[in-house]
Amino acid sequence: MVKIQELVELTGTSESTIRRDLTQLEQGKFLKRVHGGAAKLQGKLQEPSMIEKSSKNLQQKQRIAKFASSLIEEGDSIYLDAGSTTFEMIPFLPNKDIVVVTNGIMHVNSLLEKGILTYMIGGYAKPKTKALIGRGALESLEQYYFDKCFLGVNGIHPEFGYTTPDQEEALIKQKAMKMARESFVLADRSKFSEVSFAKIGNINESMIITDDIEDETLNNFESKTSIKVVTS
Amino acid sequence: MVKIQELVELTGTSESTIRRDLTQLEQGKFLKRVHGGAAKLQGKLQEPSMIEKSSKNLQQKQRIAKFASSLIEEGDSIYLDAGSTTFEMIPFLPNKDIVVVTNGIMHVNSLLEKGILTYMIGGYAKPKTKALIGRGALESLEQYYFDKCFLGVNGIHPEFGYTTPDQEEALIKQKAMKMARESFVLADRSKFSEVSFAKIGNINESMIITDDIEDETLNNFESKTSIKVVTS
DNA sequence: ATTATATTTTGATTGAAATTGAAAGTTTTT
DNA sequence: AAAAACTTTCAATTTCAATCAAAATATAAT
Repeated sequence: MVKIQELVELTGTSESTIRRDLTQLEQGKFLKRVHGGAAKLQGKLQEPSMIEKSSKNLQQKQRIAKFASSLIEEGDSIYLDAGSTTFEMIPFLPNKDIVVVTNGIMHVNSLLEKGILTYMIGGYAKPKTKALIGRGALESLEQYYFDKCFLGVNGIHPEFGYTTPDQEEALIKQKAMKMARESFVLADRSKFSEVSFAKIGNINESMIITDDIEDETLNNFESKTSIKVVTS
Repeated sequence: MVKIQELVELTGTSESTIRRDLTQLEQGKFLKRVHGGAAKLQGKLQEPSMIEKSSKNLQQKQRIAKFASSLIEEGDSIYLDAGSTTFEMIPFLPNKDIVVVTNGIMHVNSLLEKGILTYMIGGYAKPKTKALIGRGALESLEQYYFDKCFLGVNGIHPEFGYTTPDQEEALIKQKAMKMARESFVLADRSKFSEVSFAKIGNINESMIITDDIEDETLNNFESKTSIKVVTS
């Protein structure tokens, strides 16, 4: 990782320029901005690990997660996607008679601890996101139908739809949406107007649950799908 | 576990910062705060029944597990059954080019931490044993062939074969054996001559790995299948 | 080719936000 | 009761994003 001040001294240019260049490089997925400077990416496609994600915007995530959980009704069969935001839903899940299917390795234990009837799909265990993906996962998913499906994504764009860095994971999310009567995408504001590598589906295929969003952005989306903005 | 003072010296930052970072990591469920520092979270995730078993005959289990691991060769595809004895195999797994398929929910994390290529089968997550079972598990299993399969059982009997209390789990173990070229049952002496409810297979369908056994018992089995008695 | 006019890039400045370290007071441990 | 560890609070510092004017560059017109 490099500090911004280092770059200033090294290049002899202003802090502003360094910042601008860094944000540009970040958009091009060449590095990641961190407080005080920038760090190199882990893999080819930028993908925050479970650890990195979990500690970020925790309160917003919990607010979103809490509302999402409130949508669940007695007797529902639920798909819970791997990922940190859906993970936060677990404490808020109703103690009703529900069934949860998940591909999140971190999720299972918490679900069981909460006494919830839980199924996992099979598949390749991806170390970074702790998600089950691949052929096995896809075939497993075909065994279940869901009333509601809760997904995390990396990008939401009015034209390009829902996206995520890993193609394989996109396939899973896609299939989960297909198998569900209703889909909900959980996303904080940072995901809006972003486009990641692999497409999951069109914007109108899911309802979006978010916590706080600019009016301008909201208008862009509202005509295309329904958005629930959670305010506490 | 780490002490806060250690981290202060190690990082050269203030105590306040360390504390803040630790609480953040705790919120993200990555560790547990304890008086004086922080500890790994594994303890809490392990359910009482699992802990109970784990602490019981731990040394024997580790001895058995270590030997079982030594059987694994470069390029092997392995099935690792849920259960405490097979769990102990993980630290001893060779860092070679192997693939592991498991139905043990506790096993996945450890496998990933060790950097092993891991697949899970799907299925119903049984709270008590933290195993994936049921129709989904069975169908998932059919996707894979194994070079070696390592199982835990509850009863080993020369006439009635391998048994376990849960019929569903028996089905899984059965199928895993079918899909493997070679099977290994890991069992301490307490399992011998026991018969549990659900039959997994006949005594000659697997090799038995144990640590210490009475000569009399040994004779009963030796004619029917091969037994490896591990002595350290 | 030269001048005039857009466009882009740059650097400085600003107030807001995040991070830090220290201090004061409380709880827990020994 | 003393010591260590904890939480809470606050002020100082650093970093951040946004804005604006100057500089540099590109484009158009003569």
